[in-house]
Amino acid sequence: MAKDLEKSLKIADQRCIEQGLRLTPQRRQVMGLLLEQEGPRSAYDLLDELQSRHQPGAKPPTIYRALDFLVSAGLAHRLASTNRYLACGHLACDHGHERTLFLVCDQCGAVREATMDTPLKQALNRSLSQEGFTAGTQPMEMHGRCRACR
Amino acid sequence: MAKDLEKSLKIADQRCIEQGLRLTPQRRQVMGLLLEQEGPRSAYDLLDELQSRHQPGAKPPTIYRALDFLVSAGLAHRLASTNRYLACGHLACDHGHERTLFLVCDQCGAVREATMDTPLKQALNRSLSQEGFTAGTQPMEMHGRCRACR
DNA sequence: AGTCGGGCGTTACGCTGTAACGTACGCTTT
DNA sequence: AAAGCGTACGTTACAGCGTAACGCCCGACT
Repeated sequence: MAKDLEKSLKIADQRCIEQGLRLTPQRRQVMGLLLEQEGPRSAYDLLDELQSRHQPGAKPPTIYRALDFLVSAGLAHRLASTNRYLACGHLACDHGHERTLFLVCDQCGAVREATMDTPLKQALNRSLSQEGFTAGTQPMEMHGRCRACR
Repeated sequence: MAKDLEKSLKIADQRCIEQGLRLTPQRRQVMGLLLEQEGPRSAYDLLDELQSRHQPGAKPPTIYRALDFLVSAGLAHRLASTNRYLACGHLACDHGHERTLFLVCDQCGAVREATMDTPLKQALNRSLSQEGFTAGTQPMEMHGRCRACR
């Protein structure tokens, strides 16, 4: 477990270097908190955690800055529909996670980070171009019940 | 314009009667505010509007209760990613708006309520069943740039 | 040495949403 | 008619989410 954590943090270091970004100690701590968690967490949950574990004096802007950085660096995701954050589930793979789809279980809160297959991407792109709409980078989210909770 | 508003409110009345729900004067006023608007509005915007136009003493729970009712009755939608509300764009049509996709322009804020075509629905359903995930009723949202803002 | 920008601390504030309680009113049951 | 019941709504108070704005420090580049 702790091994996986360290390994993931190393990958995060690497990803930042590649992009010319700085994974400062503070940002790394927050990334560590995200990696430890099972599911998505709210910013204030993470703030509490950060305060009790690393930085007693941390204030809201501290956690939001770190999270914004991690999201923009592609190391974490923000679930817009529930105001929650989670580590990217595809840290290791290279395949730039464009067009991922989050499946959010409304019962247990679990989030599955699904990648869209080719036919789905194509059908979606066709619909979008028909509307003249250019998709941004924010992933899509779908709510429902996961396999375990059905 | 005002004609359309009245007509839409009549349809809303009808929809409620069909479902055995009560579109009270207060709820009807809020529905009217939603129908008047160009784009999606925040709950507090609507609260201000409600206060200045109909109910000076209205408080947050007033507007949230009305909005929750309208959403659950299928007369309005909530954009989870931006905390905004808008009247359902398909009030007139019968085709129960399951599987709609909101295209949200990050620049101008406009929202287009697109209906998924059959191939897209199929591709999506296949992906979901593969994951063992059962979709709920909440519509999906996609962010990007609309035709006009490109 | 000067300056420039990024990261961070700190304060203060605004927006979003709800819990919990009480009241009024219409409906059914007795 | 009286009692009981559920829904809508008023009201208070609070919890959670997020950011603007300011200033300091420090490393990099000239």
